[in-house]
Amino acid sequence: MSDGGGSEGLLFLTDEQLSKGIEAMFFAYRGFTADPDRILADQSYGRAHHRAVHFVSRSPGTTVNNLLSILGVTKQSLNRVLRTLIADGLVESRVGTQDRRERHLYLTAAGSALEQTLSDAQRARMRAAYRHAGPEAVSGFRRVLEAMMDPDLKAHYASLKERDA
Amino acid sequence: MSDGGGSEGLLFLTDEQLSKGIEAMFFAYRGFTADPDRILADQSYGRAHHRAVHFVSRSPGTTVNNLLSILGVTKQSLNRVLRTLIADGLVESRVGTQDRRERHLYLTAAGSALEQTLSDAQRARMRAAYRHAGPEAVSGFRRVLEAMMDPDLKAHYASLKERDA
DNA sequence: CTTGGAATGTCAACAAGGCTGACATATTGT
DNA sequence: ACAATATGTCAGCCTTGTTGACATTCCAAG
Repeated sequence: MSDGGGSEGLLFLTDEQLSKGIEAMFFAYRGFTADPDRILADQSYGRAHHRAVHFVSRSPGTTVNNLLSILGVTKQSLNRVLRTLIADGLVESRVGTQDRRERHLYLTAAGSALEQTLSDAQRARMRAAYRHAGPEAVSGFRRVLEAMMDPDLKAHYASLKERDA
Repeated sequence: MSDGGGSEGLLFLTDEQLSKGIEAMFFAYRGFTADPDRILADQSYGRAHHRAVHFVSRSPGTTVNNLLSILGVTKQSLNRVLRTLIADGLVESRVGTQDRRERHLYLTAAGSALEQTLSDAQRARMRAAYRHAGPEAVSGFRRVLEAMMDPDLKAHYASLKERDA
């Protein structure tokens, strides 16, 4: 009762507090995806396309297999998405030079433009939330999220570049 | 570049930092849903059933309309889920006393048991993440998530009871 | 050089869980 | 009486996930 969300000493975590955390994740994730979803609703793309474009943008030249393990879907699922993106000229698939079985994925100019549009919207919300919550909240936010990840996914997360960290 | 994730003064938010935040949400949400998903994989239920059961558990006696606006799905979608839950004896639907058009939803003993199983798994992960990140991180986590919600959803979030806050 | 395994692509079929539109029913309030 | 509300239901569609099977291409080991 007393030190509910307090900040000193040990954590006394009631089920209520944990439930609120669970619900915070649920409602926040809705907001998190709302803007890109709205943008993509017009076009013939969905959230799966957004994810693919996002991670190709973040790791240009990544292989299909790497993308598969990041996204955690089957190759058939990813392939359906990639096929349309490649057909529409948003993603380019280049045969590997060392290992020519591999395909390396890159965004085209048009792909980058779409990614930019989606990221701008999503980053704007993230920026507003960060500003509203303050710098210390941001670092806490990141630490809790990182502790919530499965270890293998956390490795993928950690390997994404963060130029100024 | 210099004060990347620092904690004093104004926030200088680079696109890189914001992208890391976006990816943190993505990977963390996967971890967040992983345990309940695993439990439900055996049964003929999915994440949609989990959500319904969760919010009925948190607000016993809630109406269908209220649940609809919390979950943000169509009544057809929710009804498909509720129908199976009621048929399987996990949820009980009672006609309203004041307004007999309304249906008030309650978990049965079996429903509570399932909810408990799912919540225990999800809370265990949340608890571990909280413990790992520390008390100050927890309050920052909550504040950023709350700032990320759409206003109408935040209202629903805020109205959920938190007995010790 | 042949062959096994790895990486990729593709086809088919299916399921969960969203959606829209249309319509039925009961109930309430004007 | 009538309009609006709350709910349920049917039919059909879309996205995005799944499994299973199979073809192709290529690397690497024997």
